[in-house]
Amino acid sequence: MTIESSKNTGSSLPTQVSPLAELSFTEENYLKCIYILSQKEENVSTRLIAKEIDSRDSSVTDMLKRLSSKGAINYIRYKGVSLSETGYATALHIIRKHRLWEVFLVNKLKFKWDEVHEIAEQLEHIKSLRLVDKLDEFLDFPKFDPHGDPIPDKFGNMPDHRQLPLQTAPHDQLLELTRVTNDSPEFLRYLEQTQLIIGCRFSIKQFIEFDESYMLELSDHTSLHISQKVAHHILVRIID
Amino acid sequence: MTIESSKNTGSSLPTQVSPLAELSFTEENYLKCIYILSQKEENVSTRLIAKEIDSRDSSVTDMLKRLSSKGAINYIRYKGVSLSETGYATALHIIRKHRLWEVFLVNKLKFKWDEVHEIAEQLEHIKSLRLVDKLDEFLDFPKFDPHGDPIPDKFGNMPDHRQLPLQTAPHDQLLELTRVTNDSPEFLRYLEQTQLIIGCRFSIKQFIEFDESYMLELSDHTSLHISQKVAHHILVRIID
DNA sequence: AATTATTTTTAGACAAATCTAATAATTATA
DNA sequence: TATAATTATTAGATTTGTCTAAAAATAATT
Repeated sequence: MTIESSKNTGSSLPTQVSPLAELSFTEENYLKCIYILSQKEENVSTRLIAKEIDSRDSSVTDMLKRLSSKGAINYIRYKGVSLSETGYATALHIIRKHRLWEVFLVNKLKFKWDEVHEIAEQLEHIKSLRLVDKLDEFLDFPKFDPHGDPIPDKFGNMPDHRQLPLQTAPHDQLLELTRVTNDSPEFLRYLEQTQLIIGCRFSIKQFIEFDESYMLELSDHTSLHISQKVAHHILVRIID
Repeated sequence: MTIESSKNTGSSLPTQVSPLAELSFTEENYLKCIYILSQKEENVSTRLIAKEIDSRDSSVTDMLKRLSSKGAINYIRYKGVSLSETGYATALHIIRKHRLWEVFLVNKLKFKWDEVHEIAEQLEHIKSLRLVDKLDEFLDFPKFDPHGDPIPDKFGNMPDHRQLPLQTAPHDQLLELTRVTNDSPEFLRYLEQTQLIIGCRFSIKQFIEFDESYMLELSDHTSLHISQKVAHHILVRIID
């Protein structure tokens, strides 16, 4: 998952709009993808979607026409797309389901955080509004999933997270790791191995300009050196 | 669901065979359907499958060819079909998932027993062997689902149920309602309303030949009159 | 055994979701 | 601004799962 756009952060959304019920798995995946890409830029290009979905541009064009005809997106030929109000509500609902199921898999079934993404990709498409709300209640209304991704509530409100990318965080101040923005098992296993898990605390000691890597100091006073690539997938909260 | 064929009852199955992983939802539904119909007759006809799946005979023929080419069924033109060893293992695995999810929905999420079938129809297709086994463990290895249907264990063994259709049960003897073989919400709600729920006890007082209905006496000494149609969807265990 | 009725299969068509190859629009560059 | 490079769209084909209508096989009945 990627970072929620700042305009949505911790505020209530225009969402009393109900999610579309009659979409196929594939259509839902496209909407989710457009939602995620929309956080970086206003209008999403065909090409970008194709890369993310791992299909051909022409396939994407076909799908965009279909989603447009169903009113899920605003699509103008050659101009890219954005989500309509219903499309937005639908995407958010799928993301809500995905993240709730991840919490279930980790907290209840004792999966490890690097194992749940693939299964949640399937579970997120199960259709039943009551199921989602009952699951939410069963899990005690979690606000974040095992990777620190915020879980929208049933009205589409995102929890307040006050987090920022590691690169923009101040040095020599205590930070809490709140979120990782890459769900690949390889990345997550690496983090676990180095003790960089959600909730851990550390401070930035040095930025090495040559390779844009960082030297951190963990709460047990050991230091840790992380690459630019790793740093760019970490979000933190300043402890004050 | 329908009654498991007597030859399988409470015995270990030929199933160290692993379920087929690369099947579509539709293909899986066909296998489940063939499994259920196979309990009544050795070779299942195209026509019967079509009626159960609610599609046309020609569609079924097409699908049978496909499933045959994947080795899931034994199919001879004009002669009906039976499950192959892998097909059998696959069907059983789907049924295991369906019933485990039903237990989850009722026991953990507090759904009522008449609400879970539709959702479980979706959840049964989620693909992850580890998920199923972890769910099984989380639920404490249940042997029966909320409708009393037996849940095969990870090796395909059905639990011993020692149950028999109400029609063949002795009169004036204490019986326990162990299973209902119709999952429609209407039927289940009717049963609940009349206190006829899994685990309840009663004895048969009279069989009324005219309409093949039954007069029962519940454990609180009230009597209850049930139609032939209801009686035919109830299985019981003799309390001795 | 011949005819009728039923069941099953084939042939051909269609929608969803994808692809390749060719064309059109937009953007970047000389 | 003309040309090249990039991006997006169309046209036409393929696969899955379905359908209708027609033909073939099997079963039932006279």
